[in-house]
Amino acid sequence: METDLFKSWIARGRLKATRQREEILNVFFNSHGHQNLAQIYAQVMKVDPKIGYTTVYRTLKLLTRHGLALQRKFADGETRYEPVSDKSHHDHLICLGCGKIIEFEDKDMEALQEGIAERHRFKISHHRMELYGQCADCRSKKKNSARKG
Amino acid sequence: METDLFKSWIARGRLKATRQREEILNVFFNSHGHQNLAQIYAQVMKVDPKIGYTTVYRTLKLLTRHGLALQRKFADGETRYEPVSDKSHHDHLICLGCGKIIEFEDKDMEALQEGIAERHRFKISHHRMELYGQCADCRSKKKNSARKG
DNA sequence: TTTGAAATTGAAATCCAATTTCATTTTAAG
DNA sequence: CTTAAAATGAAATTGGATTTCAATTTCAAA
Repeated sequence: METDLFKSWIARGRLKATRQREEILNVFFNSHGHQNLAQIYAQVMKVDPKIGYTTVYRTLKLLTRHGLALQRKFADGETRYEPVSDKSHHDHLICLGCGKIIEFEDKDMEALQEGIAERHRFKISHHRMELYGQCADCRSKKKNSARKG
Repeated sequence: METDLFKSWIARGRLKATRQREEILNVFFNSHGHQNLAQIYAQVMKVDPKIGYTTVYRTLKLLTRHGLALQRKFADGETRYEPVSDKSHHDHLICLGCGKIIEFEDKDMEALQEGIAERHRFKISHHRMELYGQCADCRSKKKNSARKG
């Protein structure tokens, strides 16, 4: 699995290697991201029902502190986590119909943001951007039900 | 004060006109926005210490539902409210040093967002964008203390 | 005006995710 | 091995958001 990642994380953080941490890391890095703690915990439970919720919580927090996980809070208020990878620098399109989350990246957007910041004499360290709306699927569904109803 | 606004809100919402609602609305629309419930409540208290926290909470919620207030959640997780006005369509620059919040609007940005959405066959209903960083003041302060230290 | 149903208020209770506590267990350095 | 420090996990706590409910107030109709 993610053995090397696990080892380097433990080493770099001067942490102790535990079965729990390794299992949680494996589950997390093989998940599709944008999951909340309850969802991650549920997946961990399937692998090892002995692992406590608190441990999952603390492990995700550790991973976040060490840059291996990213915490996201969209408008619904839920705290979600995503595994950090090379392509972690992205924003989100979120469907209000089905909850689908699509990631995107746009260089022009970043350039514009820099320009805005400069105009206000700000130095940006990071940003958050989400576009909320309806995906193609949900829009066509809506049309159909409108036709029927 | 905001007597007309109050009356039209009550009328349009088929609500009852109460002293509490009028006072809360006045305080809220004369505040500078981006305040959390505790802050708004504190201000209301100064005008009328008899008004309960729950009533402030419910009134802000009502105002939000009726489009007179906007709820915002930035990365710090706090729920803030701002009075809705003609220029309510804006995004935010947020200083991580002093907490200063600057509003801005950018048409080019919106156009880009539309383009991105179209590419993913999304229909945007609204968005959220915040740029986090250091304002000019905080950056110059940092430089000075670095010089000293 | 008076009346009374419905709406509103506010203190207290509840909810619920996030976080902490603490007794026990595990890790790993010596 | 031994042992101090770290980690675990169940339970308790926290804190903001929300609901409950008895008492009060509003306002339309009599």
